[in-house]
Amino acid sequence: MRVTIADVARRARVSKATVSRVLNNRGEVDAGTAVRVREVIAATGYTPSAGAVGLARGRTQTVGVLVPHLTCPWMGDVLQGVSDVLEAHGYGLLLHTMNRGADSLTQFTRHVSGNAFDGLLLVEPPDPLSYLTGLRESSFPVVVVDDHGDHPGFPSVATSNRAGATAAATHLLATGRTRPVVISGPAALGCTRARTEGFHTPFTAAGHPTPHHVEADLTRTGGHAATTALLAENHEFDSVFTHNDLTAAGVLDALHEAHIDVPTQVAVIGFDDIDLAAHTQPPLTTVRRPSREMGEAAATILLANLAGAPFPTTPEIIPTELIIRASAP
Amino acid sequence: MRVTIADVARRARVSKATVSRVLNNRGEVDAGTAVRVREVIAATGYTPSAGAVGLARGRTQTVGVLVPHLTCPWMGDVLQGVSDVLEAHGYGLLLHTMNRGADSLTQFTRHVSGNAFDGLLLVEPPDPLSYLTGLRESSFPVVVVDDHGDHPGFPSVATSNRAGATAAATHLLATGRTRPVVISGPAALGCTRARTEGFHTPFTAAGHPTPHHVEADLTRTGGHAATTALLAENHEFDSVFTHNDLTAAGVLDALHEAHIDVPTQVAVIGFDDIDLAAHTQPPLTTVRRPSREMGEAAATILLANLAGAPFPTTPEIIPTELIIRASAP
DNA sequence: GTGAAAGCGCTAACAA
DNA sequence: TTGTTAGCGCTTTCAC
Repeated sequence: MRVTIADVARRARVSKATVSRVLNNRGEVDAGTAVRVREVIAATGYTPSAGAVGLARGRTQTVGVLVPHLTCPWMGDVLQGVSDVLEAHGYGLLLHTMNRGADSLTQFTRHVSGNAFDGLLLVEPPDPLSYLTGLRESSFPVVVVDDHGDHPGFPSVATSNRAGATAAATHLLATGRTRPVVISGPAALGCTRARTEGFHTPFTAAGHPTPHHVEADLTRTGGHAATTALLAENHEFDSVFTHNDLTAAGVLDALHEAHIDVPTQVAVIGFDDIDLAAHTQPPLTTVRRPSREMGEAAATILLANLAGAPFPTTPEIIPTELIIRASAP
Repeated sequence: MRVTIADVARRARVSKATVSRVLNNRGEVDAGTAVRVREVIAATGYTPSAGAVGLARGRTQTVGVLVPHLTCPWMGDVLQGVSDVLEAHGYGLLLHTMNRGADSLTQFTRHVSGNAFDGLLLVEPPDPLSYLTGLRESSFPVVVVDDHGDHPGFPSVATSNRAGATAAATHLLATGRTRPVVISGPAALGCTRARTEGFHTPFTAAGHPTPHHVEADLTRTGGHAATTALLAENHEFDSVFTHNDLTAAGVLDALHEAHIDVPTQVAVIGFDDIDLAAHTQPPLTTVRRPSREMGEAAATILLANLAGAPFPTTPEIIPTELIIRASAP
């Protein structure tokens, strides 16, 4: 049988209340008594039941995290950031996935309304998460890690998509490239616009025409196909900026097949800096998305709120960083 | 204020016990009453408090998962497998990391003894986890996902390291390679021995000498260094088998620098099949480690045990699969 | 400084 | 079939 607070109380010849006081470091306990209680605790190996404490206090010391799925390259980084911060503050992390679709979500909402956690971290929630509106109204503490800026009304953490793209463009210009192509995902995404516009700025500012722009699947094959098409139509370009690294890898493939040298003939810059980026041939220059730092920031904001602080009213922006490798030195 | 079971009971003019019966589908309720209760539940949007249920039942419907850290390439896959199974069975997943060292572990053990979860999944626990022995004795349900076979005494899920390595060797032999080099991690690891011996078998069986064997850091630079050393000492080889993909990528780098063609002059086979493997130049032939399936299996075994089934007495082995790509066609 | 007692929201005997 | 009564293990007034 588990040892409970009552057992400790009995063996220390005090009441449960006193044990509780010692446990929670309430000052109002006689030093001698406290020592005696602590000895019994040590001797019995007593640990308070998380569930019972939660029930009595109305707080579970647990944060829920909802991610679309666990298999994309940067998700681990985000989670690690979240986990480190939560752990450091003594909070547990209850992980939920939407991998199984609507079913997952039902389960998740049950956990939410079942008070299984004190606050919520939403990582890259897919756009039409209608049920989120319900959450917002309930004033349940939620922080969104959202690159797309698609969820106004929630406190959020994002990255500097625009500035990152601008840095990429500036670097290309500085290294003598003037005819870039931009390969982006669907224009509807918030981050697409930010990255595209951010990239345009330095070029137009320098008097160059607006860079050529192509939409594609943000996958390796998407990048490959888009590049092949560009080559087929004899579009002239001396550099490519893609909205993620996988796409850039596809671009490298296509250029390689066409015997176009990277970076002498065409420079390539990606976005994200996933593991793969350092391992392409040639290694990929890319705009690092600070996934881990975003996770840390989101967790920090949420915990601050649980501790009584108000949420910040504007998104917290973690800056990107241009990682220069051989594909665009 | 939250709506509680008492509220529902009052509005449905029954006792809390009856509401509880309806909630848990105990048959012994009058159909009419049940309908009435359900209506009130729907109308009020009542959801049972997870904590209270847990306290009353003595079970939290939650499983703890302890991973070394979240940033290694296949961890996401394992977790996705675990998460899918747990979710499908209505279990929550409490995630813990050992990223912050001893501190993490303390926190974790507090959660364990605090009864925060019903069972535990240990993913690749680093070798000397002394506190695990305490766990084993406590007969708390634990399943280990462990490639190394280093934790006897726990029910575990592993992969067929030996068979996978044998498959790699057989493939090399079948394609005319007779002088391979094996690059492994420290010999102390269980999986090192299995993979090394598994690889040797077909060669010695076919009358070839035991393959040359080198120990290295299982990193990209480790693979690079080992290969460079081999070349420097003029060791002759027509193929390389590494114990993970990152190392294989380093081997490819070194061969590339030495202007040795892959696969015509030297074939390369890795292990794991992480994302990177499909993206090296040339793409890497590798032994796929079924991470996701291992996660699923571990979760399934644990849940079965929580449901009353005994643990299997031998490790569950999920087979590897040889993925043939251009580095060893 | 300490204890008694009343919850927190639910489940589970035991009666009726 | 249903209600009553105890808990589950802890926190927290409120007296003393």
